[in-house]
Amino acid sequence: MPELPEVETVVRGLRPVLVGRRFARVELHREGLRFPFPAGLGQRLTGAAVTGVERRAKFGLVATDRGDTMVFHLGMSGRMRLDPPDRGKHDHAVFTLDDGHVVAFNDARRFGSLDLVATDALASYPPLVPLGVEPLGPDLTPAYLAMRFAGRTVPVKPLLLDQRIVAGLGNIYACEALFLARIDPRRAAGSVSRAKLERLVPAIRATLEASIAAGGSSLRDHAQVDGTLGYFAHSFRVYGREGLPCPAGRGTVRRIVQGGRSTFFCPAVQR
DNA sequence: ATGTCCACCTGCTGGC
DNA sequence: TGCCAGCAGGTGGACA
Repeated sequence: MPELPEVETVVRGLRPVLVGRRFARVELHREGLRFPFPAGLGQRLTGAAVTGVERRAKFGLVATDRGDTMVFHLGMSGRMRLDPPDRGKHDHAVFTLDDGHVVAFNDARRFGSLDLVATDALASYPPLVPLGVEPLGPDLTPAYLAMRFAGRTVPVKPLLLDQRIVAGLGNIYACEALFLARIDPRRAAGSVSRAKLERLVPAIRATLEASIAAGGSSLRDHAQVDGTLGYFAHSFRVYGREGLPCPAGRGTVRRIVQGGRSTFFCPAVQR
């Protein structure tokens, strides 16, 4: 599920539920996910009040009034279930709030993570340090991409997945943005023309913003903090559409594998 | 440094 | 109802 738009949707869904509330109870149903949970996670959170819920790249940040920030990553299959009607098979961490609401971190594949960091040390928290620019922020510019792509021979598509360059893009939206910008995903990153980079930046933004808008609308159904509805509601132009006609009206969508991941594109449109 | 490949884990789908 | 291969939105580590 989770690329930047899905994490943003989760964060926006959690914020009104969590901010101003205290954790009355924290249950951990295993030792960890991708990494072990930090020592004392439950004790350190229990009784703490949430002061803010933010996103950085694909990380969710839940700040408390005790000087700690809970950092979560949803991996490939992570979801936050709000007031789950049942005990989910993969509800690994369950947070009960002082008003009775419950948030369950559910993650079948367990590629997600959950950590607790001193808020004043967040900037030096190792997983956040190497991250590149936020794609929806002011720092993503054609000049920035030109600088980061210079001399790189890797195809541009896998390089867009490198969180040290653009933080938050994932496999779906990298494919979609390259289609919008009419860039061949196989092209060496360093050889992408300035004109194409000028198209790529707005393509990335438009793709992510459209998806956030779709996810955001699913929040009307306020039990949906997992972004699932928005995910399905979003219609992809090339992702997952191998063999189907290109939405630009010429050619057929192809699927190739780059760096072990599927890339979908239209060779007739993307050069 | 850069590029390439693999591992981590469960669930689902489609073919036989 | 079965079995198996292949696929999935991410990332960190090993290796040349």
